[in-house]
Formats: sequence, structure tokens, C-alpha cells
Amino acid sequence: MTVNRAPAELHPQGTAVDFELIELLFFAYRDFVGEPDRLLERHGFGRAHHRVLHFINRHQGLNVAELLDILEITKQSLARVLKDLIHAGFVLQKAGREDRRQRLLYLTGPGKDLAGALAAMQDARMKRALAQAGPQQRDTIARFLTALVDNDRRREGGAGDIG
Amino acid sequence: MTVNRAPAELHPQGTAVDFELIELLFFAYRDFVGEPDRLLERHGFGRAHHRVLHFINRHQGLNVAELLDILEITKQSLARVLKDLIHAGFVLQKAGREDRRQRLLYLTGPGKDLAGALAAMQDARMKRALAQAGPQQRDTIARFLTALVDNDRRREGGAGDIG
DNA sequence: TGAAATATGTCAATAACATTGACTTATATT
DNA sequence: AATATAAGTCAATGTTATTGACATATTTCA
Repeated sequence: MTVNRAPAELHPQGTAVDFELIELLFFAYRDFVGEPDRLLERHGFGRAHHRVLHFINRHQGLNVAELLDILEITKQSLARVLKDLIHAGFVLQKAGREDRRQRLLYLTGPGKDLAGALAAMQDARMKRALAQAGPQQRDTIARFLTALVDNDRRREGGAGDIG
Repeated sequence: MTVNRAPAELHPQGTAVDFELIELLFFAYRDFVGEPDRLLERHGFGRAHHRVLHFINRHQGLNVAELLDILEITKQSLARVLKDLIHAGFVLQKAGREDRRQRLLYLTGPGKDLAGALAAMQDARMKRALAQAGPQQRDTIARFLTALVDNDRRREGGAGDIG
């Protein structure tokens, strides 16, 4: 099917294109998001809804601008997804106390349940993978993934500090 | 900004949801495919074209059914993308010698150039990340990513053997 | 040999997710 | 009072995907 484990390259170590890892990341990500997809489907939601649920769950009370900043999508793209989630009773908005122009975003009880169920699926898969890699290798993996992220997004003071 | 590195969880090791790794994989993948996107744009192509170029490059002479099997998309989805690539002169089809119903897919010279440029971008990012993780940790990372893939796709005898 | 299966291609309709551009409303700042 | 900001909305568009139906060429099998 999909994974090529053959050591196909004949070039000296480190110089050939590492097709194996490139493809592995593709397949890993596809399956990582594919499992939650099947739960989301039952609610009529898609991946975009998942991402919004996830980040509101992680940063309850964040405002719309902050969410747009994390997701790197446009206001109009977010609007549709957010409207779905609000109408379905998974997300609620409150005007900011200090700045009442802001709409602060929160998950409702059912919203937390759904976000939790989605996170549990991905976490289980992640922990299985970590166990295979070697349970003590978590930091190695974290360093690797962090280094794959664009440098200009890896600085301190970003979305990690929201909430 | 996007990456949260704070050790936010208070639960004992291994039981809390590992939000950090879940998010890291999301951001890592987004940036990993985002860089090639900008080159593809110049040709009027998107990610779907990238995936097709990549797997034809990896498995020159594969047939349409095999490509559909790897990509897990429908014939109709592939058709549009493949037509673009053929019309642009990056991909060519040849009838199979043994089974003349089959259309075997090959990259042309320019097709190989483009696929190579895209692969080089991702490979450079991958090697940078590997260097950060610790250059001797490649096998750990490969095991981790392999374990993230669905079990039913990790068996031997799959797409890895095509070509 | 003729029927059935297979490999591929194509037409049409639809959906999810995203974009750009323009505009409105409410609130805050200067 | 003028200007800037936060958010929402309308309209048009694009990419990638889907399902369903059907056509054509070729191979296989009874």
C-alpha cells in the first residue's frame, strides 16, 4: 500500500533525498487526522471544525483575531466553521470585559466532550507511536517536529502564550 | 504564532493528553507542505499535483490503479490533476506492454526537474530537523512515524513494492 | 467464440475548505 | 469629532475532493 521501507538509495549516507521520511510524514499525518474525521462526520463537521474546537479547547477565552493568527486562515473561512459550531451548541461567544469589541470564544460542555473525544483519539495514536519509537524518545521527537516548523513561527511569545 | 512549549499538564507522566506533540505534528506538517506550495503556485498547480508528481517520480511506470491505491482518492479526483500535468508536459502515459488496457505513468525531463525541486525543499527541511533532533536519531523518528500510520497500511507488500 | 471482468476515461452534480475584495457595525483611542 | 480596531457579512471564485452513471478498449474465462 503506502510505506516504502526499502533502502533504495545508493548514495553515501546523508546526501540522498530521504524519500522514506518524506513519505512517512505524509502517510502519518493523513492517518492521524483521518481517524478523527470519522467522528466529526457524524456531526456534519470536517477538519476545519476540528481545528477550531481544538484551539478553543486549548485556549478558552481567546478572541477571534488570536484564533485567526493560530490557524492562518481568513476571517471569512473561520466565519462559516464558527457559525456551525455556535449553532450546534459547541462554542459560545462572550464580549470581552476590557474590550467589548472582542468576542471571546469558549467551549460549552458538549463542545468540551467532543474536543476531548477527538483529542483522545489522537493522543492514543500518539502514545502508541511513542511506545514504538522508544518511550524515552519523546524529547527527540518533539525537537524533530519543532525543527520542521518554520523558523519565524518558532519564536517565543506566540500562540503558545494565549489564554 | 503557534507552538506551545509550556509544560502545562500537571498529571503524572504518560497519562495526560499530549497536546504539545499533537499540535507540533499539525504545525510541522503545515509548514512542511507549505514551502513546496509556493513553487507549485508558479505553475498553477496545487498540493494534489505535488503528490502525483512525487509518487510517479518514486515509482516510474506505475499504472493508474496503483497510483489511486497510494493516494486513496477517486479516479475522478486524479483525472483532473493528471490531465493538468500531462497537458503541461510533466507527465506522460504509455500503454502497458503486457496489459494494453493499463496506462503506465512516467515523468518527462521537466517533470523530473519539478519533482526534484520539490523533493529538495522537503529534504532540506527534513535534514535540518533531523540535525536538531540528533543526527543518529533517524531510526527513532522513522519508527515513530511508521507507528502513526494505520496498521492495515503498514503491512509488507504494499505500495513500497511498486515499480 | 462470446460473455464477463477489468483498466481507464469522462460527464455531471455536489461538498468542504479556502481565497480576495468590499462593506457594515460596534467600540475604543486620540 | 475623527480615526482606528475587532468582528461580522455578502459576493464571487478556486482547489480538492466526493458519488453516480456511463463509455471504450482490452483481457480472461467458460
